[in-house]
Amino acid sequence: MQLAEQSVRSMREQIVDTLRAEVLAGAWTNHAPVREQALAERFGVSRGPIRDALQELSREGVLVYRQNKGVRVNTPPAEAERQLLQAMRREMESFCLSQCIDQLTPTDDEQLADILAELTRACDSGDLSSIADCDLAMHRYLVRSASSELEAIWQSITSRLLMDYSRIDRFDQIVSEHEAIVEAVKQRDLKSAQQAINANII
Amino acid sequence: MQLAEQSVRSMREQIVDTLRAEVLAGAWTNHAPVREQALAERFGVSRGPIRDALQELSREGVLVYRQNKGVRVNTPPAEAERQLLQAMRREMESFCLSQCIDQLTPTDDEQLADILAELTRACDSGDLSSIADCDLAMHRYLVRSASSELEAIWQSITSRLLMDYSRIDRFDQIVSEHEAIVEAVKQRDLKSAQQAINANII
DNA sequence: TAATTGTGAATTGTTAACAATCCGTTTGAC
DNA sequence: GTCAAACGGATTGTTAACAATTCACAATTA
Repeated sequence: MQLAEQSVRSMREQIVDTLRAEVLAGAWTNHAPVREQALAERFGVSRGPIRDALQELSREGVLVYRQNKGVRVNTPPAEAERQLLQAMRREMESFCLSQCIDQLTPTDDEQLADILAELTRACDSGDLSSIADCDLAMHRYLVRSASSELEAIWQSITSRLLMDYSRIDRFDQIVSEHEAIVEAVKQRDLKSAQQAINANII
Repeated sequence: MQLAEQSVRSMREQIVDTLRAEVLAGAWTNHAPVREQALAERFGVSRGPIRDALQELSREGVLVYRQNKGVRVNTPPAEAERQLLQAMRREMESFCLSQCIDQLTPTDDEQLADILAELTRACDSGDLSSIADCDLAMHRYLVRSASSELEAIWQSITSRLLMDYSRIDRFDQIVSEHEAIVEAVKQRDLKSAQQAINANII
């Protein structure tokens, strides 16, 4: 038996997750190019894994790659594009809920409750980066429960949407919206859960 | 001045395009793992660029990557998933049409006509791989005209859909469907073009 | 002065060697 | 004979050095 299937994340995955969180939290500008050597030294690896991670984030839409010129932070989508992406995200999450809701176990409920608890904590302390992390983690959990196959598409849609997300207000509203989601899921009430999800994706 | 912006494709892009076409044409099985060394020798490069290409195709859904075990050809999506992907593809292409149709030039019309001509030739000779290529090329052209940003998402949706596409019948129907698209676009008739696109994505 | 051309440091792209891991096979204990 | 540990070839992951390209800036020319 293998009890830590996902905890053995590859170097690349760790770097990808770290960098994505930072970029989406607005910690980087898109004016300066990202230098591979600097990141390599920071993570204590050679440029190889760094290049892998940057390539993945480019494909995901967080960064933009240009031949022989490295990568930069992507710019937020135009308004029309943003609306399309949001519609697709809603459609996707609604679908994933319908697929997974009847197969969720009490363990899943606990996991979701844990994420919610951490989100609440993050909102209390006003840690934007952590708020974004927890928000995404909950949605990702539901998507992945339905289909790990769809997770990559979901991620690339969400990343692009979050590019213009850096300012969050209404911390309390975020918490209550996610409480509604967790509660509806716990009740295995598909309609309510979908409604709650749709209300949360604005 | 720079007259060949896109024609200077990087080694990685070339490899990615070649491998994707082969996999989607059904030339590979998903039983045998893909060996990096063999591909490196075939393309006359070292394993580095090959790994980059395989990673990109994995992210795109054509291949599946597993830590320390390399990649395999992905399996077709489950039926419910396929329907979701198809709905998303329709939504996306409809949107892209609405965005780009009024900005297309006669040059674009020619390009589309060229693709159509090659598609017709491919259908006549029954070359499945080439048919798939041309089919995708036309749709991709319209998506890219609207937003290069969305192209990556479109590609990852389409790649997954095409996994169970290996058998094509009704060659003549494919041609006539694409003729309808090109004609409607040429007339700048959004409604008809969207209808034609929707009829083609089945 | 404005535009152009060298020039060299900085950066990305590629390679080949090395390290870590996997997997089928053999070996050995019981 | 069965099972598990150990070995070894094959494969993937990582590294550091090298090649190719870009970019900023100085030198040159009109």
